[in-house]
Amino acid sequence: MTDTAPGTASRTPTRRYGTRPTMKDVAARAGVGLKTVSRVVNGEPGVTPDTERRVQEAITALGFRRNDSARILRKGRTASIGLVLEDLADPFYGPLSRAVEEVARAHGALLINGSSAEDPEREQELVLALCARRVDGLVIIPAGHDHRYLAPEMAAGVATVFVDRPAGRIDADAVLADSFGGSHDAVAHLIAHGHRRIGFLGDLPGIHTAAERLRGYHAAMSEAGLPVHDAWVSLGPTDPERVRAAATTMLDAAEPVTALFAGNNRVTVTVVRVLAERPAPATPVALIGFDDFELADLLSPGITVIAQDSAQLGRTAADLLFRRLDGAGGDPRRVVLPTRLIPRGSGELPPPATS
Amino acid sequence: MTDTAPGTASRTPTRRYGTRPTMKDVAARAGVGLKTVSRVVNGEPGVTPDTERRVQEAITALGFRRNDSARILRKGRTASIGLVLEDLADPFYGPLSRAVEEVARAHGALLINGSSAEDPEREQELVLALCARRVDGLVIIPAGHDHRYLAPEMAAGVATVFVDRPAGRIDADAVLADSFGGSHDAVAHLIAHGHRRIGFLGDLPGIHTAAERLRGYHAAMSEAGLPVHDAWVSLGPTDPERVRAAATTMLDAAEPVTALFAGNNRVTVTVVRVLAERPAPATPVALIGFDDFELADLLSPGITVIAQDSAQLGRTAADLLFRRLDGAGGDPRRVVLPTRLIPRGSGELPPPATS
DNA sequence: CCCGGCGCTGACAACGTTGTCCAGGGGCTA
DNA sequence: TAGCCCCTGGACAACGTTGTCAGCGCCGGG
Repeated sequence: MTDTAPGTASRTPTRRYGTRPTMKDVAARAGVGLKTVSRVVNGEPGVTPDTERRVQEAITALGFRRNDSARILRKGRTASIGLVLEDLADPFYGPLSRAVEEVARAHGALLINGSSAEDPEREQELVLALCARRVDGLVIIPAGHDHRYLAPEMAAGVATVFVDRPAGRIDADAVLADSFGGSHDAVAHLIAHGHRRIGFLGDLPGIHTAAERLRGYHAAMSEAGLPVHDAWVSLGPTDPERVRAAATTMLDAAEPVTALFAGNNRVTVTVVRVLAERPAPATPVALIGFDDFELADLLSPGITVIAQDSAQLGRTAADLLFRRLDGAGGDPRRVVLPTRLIPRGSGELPPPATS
Repeated sequence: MTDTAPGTASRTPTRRYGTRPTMKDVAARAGVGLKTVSRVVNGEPGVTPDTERRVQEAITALGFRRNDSARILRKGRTASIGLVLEDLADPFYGPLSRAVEEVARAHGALLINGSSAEDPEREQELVLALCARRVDGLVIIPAGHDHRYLAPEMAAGVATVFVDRPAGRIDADAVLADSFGGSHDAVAHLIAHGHRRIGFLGDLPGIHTAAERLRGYHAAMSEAGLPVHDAWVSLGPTDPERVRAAATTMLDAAEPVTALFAGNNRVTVTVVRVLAERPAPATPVALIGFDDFELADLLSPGITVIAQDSAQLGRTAADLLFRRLDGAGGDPRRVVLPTRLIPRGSGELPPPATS
């Protein structure tokens, strides 16, 4: 091959982003028309084998790759969907993200994603950036509570599905886990094992799932005719420091809680740490956590959890999204997936006999 | 005279589903020129406050959002980078992915990512799809061993940084963890605690890190003048079944290994399970795992690990990528980040006295 | 031998945006 | 008051692709 650089180096003063060969270059080299190259690249019929060969040769020789930006501009569809979640590094979102990706892949779409870091402003910024890219659809784990900014986008045809938490002040599809039911089950489970003073360590009360879990806690307590002391409930950011302090306060109170219900996996892990660090009490503190996590079964005792299948959540949402993109109409739907209590020991510990 | 074009619809109020207003529409409504709208949208100087107000009003009224596809086509830069990794759901890649995203965000770029599922063909497919989108740069955790297909892309100006494993048959930047050193340290640590028969459970030997870790294992054994029995080394897919079988074989041999070195976090977790399920032996088996993982400190005993900071890996790679994008030249660099042995108990268990 | 039809090919416009360049007007200075 | 410059605004081309449509050659049937 004596071929030299693809596309004669242009004399433009400012070095442009990689001067890549275009279909025009390929056409010129193959001695055919522009549209014929397009036909070959897209596998459209109506090209002589001989012509096709010549074009293919030119393509390889020049290292041509179709510019999808131009294609997108022309066709209108981007074959990509956006995923906005809270934190990619959170083990809860990994499988979810992966599931969405799998579904997207099955539909020939790429996935663009970003983390909102639980910041509504950043969520909006991300979502709108994705809309500007003209993603075909959006899967959103919302951080904010007002999604009216999405109305023009949705009206323009951007399919949108909310996951884990519902949209705020706007009607949209949503796929949720049964936070209320799961939380209720957890607390009822603790009560059934004899606990009366149960602490709840939850996420920021503004987060829908946190509120629902709190509601489940109250419902279960109330059904059992148990009072709830203010000091037994602590909502707020789930950074280890705050959770650690809150748990310690509950456990060191004059009438300490005998069981703890942790509102999500981050909280659970911190609580496990706190409990492990405390001098072993006569009666160990019972614990149930919302969200399953790896190795929960290998701790001693194993950690009883309310499991929600985050991959299933993602898969369901993505399926729904692509059904909308395929033209499925109808009112916004709300899908609620069940949770499952997995007893492993920590949730079955009895309260102190003295209680 | 063709009135079929949807963009030039005569009446503004009714807009077809899926048809978005363009700058032209905004210009018409505001009674200004096209370029003036562009100026307002991009915050360029040279627009009277009054004109700007009119344009802004038209923008909000129509729900206009700039079409970045067209912008990209015109400008050549996409302000997005691609990340190809093995599995988003793997806890090792979550923080890495997040770190890359943070750096991208700091540079005003979006992140498009995909999982190769350790399949070279899928990796190539993904990478080329990203190139077709004209991402500015790529961060790749390679699955394959031949990346010559990337040569035209890199020549065309797509910055590329490989992470965790080097590129195959091509010169490119790479950010790696010190697999050899880490592995060597782990095995030497076990030897220092008296072990002579040490098993190594690793990933597919084709994977660079797996090969390096194996090399570290052999080096440490050899330095200590210890022989390595074939049955002590097992490389292959890291699915629980295979790992479980391999570990069991080593532990049940006539002369069983007294310590295990697990080649990555998935293997480690499986080994922990295997050990936990076996009837407690007189002398527990020592264990060191490559990669740290959450809760490793809370198991009994705590799991000694060779920690590599996956977030740091991602951050370093992304930094390097953007430095290249900002014009940093020079030969491809290979950055090797150190690993750290974290003793937690499982790696300090002595071998049986009878040994 | 001629004509219709069909299969292949290419010229051209359009997608929505940005960069270039020019026109017009108002303010300031001489 | 005239001239000049700056400030604002707009017309136009170009980015690389795809859809439309027309032309050209070839073949078979009349």
